[in-house]
Amino acid sequence: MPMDERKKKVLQAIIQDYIATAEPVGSRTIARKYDLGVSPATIRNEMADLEELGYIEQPHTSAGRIPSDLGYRYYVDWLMEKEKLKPYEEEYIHQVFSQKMKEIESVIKQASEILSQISNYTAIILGPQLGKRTFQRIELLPLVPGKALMITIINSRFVRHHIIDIPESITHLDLERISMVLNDKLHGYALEQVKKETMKEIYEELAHYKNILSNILDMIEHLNSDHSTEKVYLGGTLNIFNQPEFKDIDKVKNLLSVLEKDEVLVDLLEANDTVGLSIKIGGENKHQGISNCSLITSTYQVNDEIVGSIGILGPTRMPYSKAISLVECVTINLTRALEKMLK
Amino acid sequence: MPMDERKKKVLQAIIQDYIATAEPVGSRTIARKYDLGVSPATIRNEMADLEELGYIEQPHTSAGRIPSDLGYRYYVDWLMEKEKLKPYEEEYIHQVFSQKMKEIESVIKQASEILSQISNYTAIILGPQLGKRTFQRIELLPLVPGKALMITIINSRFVRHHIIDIPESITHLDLERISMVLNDKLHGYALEQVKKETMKEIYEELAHYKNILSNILDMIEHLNSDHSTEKVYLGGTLNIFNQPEFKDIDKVKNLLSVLEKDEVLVDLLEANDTVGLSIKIGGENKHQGISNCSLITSTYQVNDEIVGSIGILGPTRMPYSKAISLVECVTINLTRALEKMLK
DNA sequence: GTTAGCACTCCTAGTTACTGAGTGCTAATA
DNA sequence: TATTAGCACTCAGTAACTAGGAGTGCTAAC
Repeated sequence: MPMDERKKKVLQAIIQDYIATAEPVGSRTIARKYDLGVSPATIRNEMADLEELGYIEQPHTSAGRIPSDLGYRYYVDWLMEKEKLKPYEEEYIHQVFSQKMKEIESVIKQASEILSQISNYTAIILGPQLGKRTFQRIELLPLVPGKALMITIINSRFVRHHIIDIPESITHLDLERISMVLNDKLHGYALEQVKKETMKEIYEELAHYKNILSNILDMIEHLNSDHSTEKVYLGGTLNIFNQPEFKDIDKVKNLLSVLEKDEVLVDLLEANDTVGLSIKIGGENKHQGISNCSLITSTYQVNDEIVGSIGILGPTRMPYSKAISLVECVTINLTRALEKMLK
Repeated sequence: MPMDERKKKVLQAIIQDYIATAEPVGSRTIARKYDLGVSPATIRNEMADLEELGYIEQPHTSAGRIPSDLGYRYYVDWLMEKEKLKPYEEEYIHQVFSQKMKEIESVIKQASEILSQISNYTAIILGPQLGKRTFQRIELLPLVPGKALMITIINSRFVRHHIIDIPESITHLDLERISMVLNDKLHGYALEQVKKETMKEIYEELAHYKNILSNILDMIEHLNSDHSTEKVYLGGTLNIFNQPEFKDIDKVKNLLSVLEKDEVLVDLLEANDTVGLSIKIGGENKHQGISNCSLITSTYQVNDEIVGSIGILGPTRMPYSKAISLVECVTINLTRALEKMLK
């Protein structure tokens, strides 16, 4: 059974109405509110077909129909009309991003703020993750006797500091010497590529400082497995409380416990290896904890390199068109802001 | 009307039972479960008295009694018997804290983890905040042309880094010179005490670098108002979902939105200027969003200086005795761990 | 001072009946 | 042949009622 014009119109009407009202949609409603020029009975027939095709379903007999994941998918792919953001919204976003900010982190936080505010859903942002993380500089500063501060600068942007134990006998000059060697050997190397060989070289050159060295090298290894550049930012977590589909406390709990786990979020956001926009509807999402949610994400980039994703997570019953425009708009502004900043 | 022995026993029984069951407690229940040697009728009379005294209340006629905030207060102050932690719990806490950790932050996170895990409530920890924050060191490192990394070490422990704009013409040596002067002028000064005068001196000495200086000094001012050393750590936020008093979605929402606001949490934790343990029951808490919660906090210290608070937040119907033991135990372990670390 | 007895209150759960929205089917219609 | 009107049927939701039970306060007897 093919999807003729009228079926499409009926499906579109059902989805639009359901998105707007969150109530199952009946044939009479459609006949009344959407001008299809046919009677409820005809629409009922079409609906029976649509149900058979899997695009809509009935919560129970004698209720109207609600869209299935498949229905939303069809809608998003074929039926949806693009809906632009309101001029004032666009203006607002633009204005917020043109504030001068120094820290990458603040820009990202801004973005998540805006996304959640305008969409009224939860914003998820995967912080900038640079493909190759190369050492730019390592600095060792004495703190108090027995402790030193190790500062590692990665990609001339990401700064990490760690406190390390050192023997009390180590002097300021020793530290300088060590950091010189480290810089010499590691500068420009990718974090992942620091080979045993290089390590050995360092060990040999600094044989004298064996005992402190192990601490430092441990830390470097640790950096490697440190995914804190993959930091996840959330915004508007409590917005779900406003959604009628989350009036059940267990559902809220489920969703919130998914949002609590950073690994899961990273997983969700990284799932779309596509460049640009990605829409995952309900069960299309890997994680079953959000099988009644849709996730609209977009990758953002700096210098033509993809560095992260931003997205909004809401119920499957979501005004997709507007949400997409929003994500697109924020992506553009975010990318622009970051590029200006990192240039 | 005075509180005679029997009244106390009845009150204690009511509170214990209510804490255990979360159901209003009737006279018959008490007569049966707690061995007071009197009939329900007598207990009813006592209960009427206790109600008049404000220690218990009735949700409605023909329901049992539940403790009021005042009742809990009386219980905590006079009736409660100390309940030790289970040996294995104490053992567990001790063991977790004896893992070697380098970062203050990890220790704090551990503590919040443990608190929430064992109590099944929400843990709130106010990160180490040192009374006087004095400059120990300022370091300026070139990043890319036009940008430098400014590292500020406060109290030889807290490290902050910021990226600042500098004119492209500034060289490595210039930065060294600047940081030398800054260190010279600021070392040992409290953040709050950097006076106009000192600033002026710096300006004079570095007149040559006027334009970059303003950026740096801005940053220093910013540091001053930066309360991120006052960071709040939360653990087990979702535990409230397990509490029967939070089966109502609006209550959950309310509580979670309180927990979302760091300022509020700081406020709550700093409210107790007392040293050591503090118990705030229901309405005793400043913030009305948690007027059906109790907050048990304790200050922790390092080198005899109070540096923060830890606490657990649960419903007023809380096993106070055990919660107190828990908070005390974690405080001791935390303090010990920090002292060992900062020594 | 304590207690048994009793009438009274009020929440809760279950039953019943009713309503209304919505369907699917059938037969009539264009 | 596609559309539509009509109708019987289904079922969630709601309201009204009932019975049961837990608990109280009061009174009078012990």
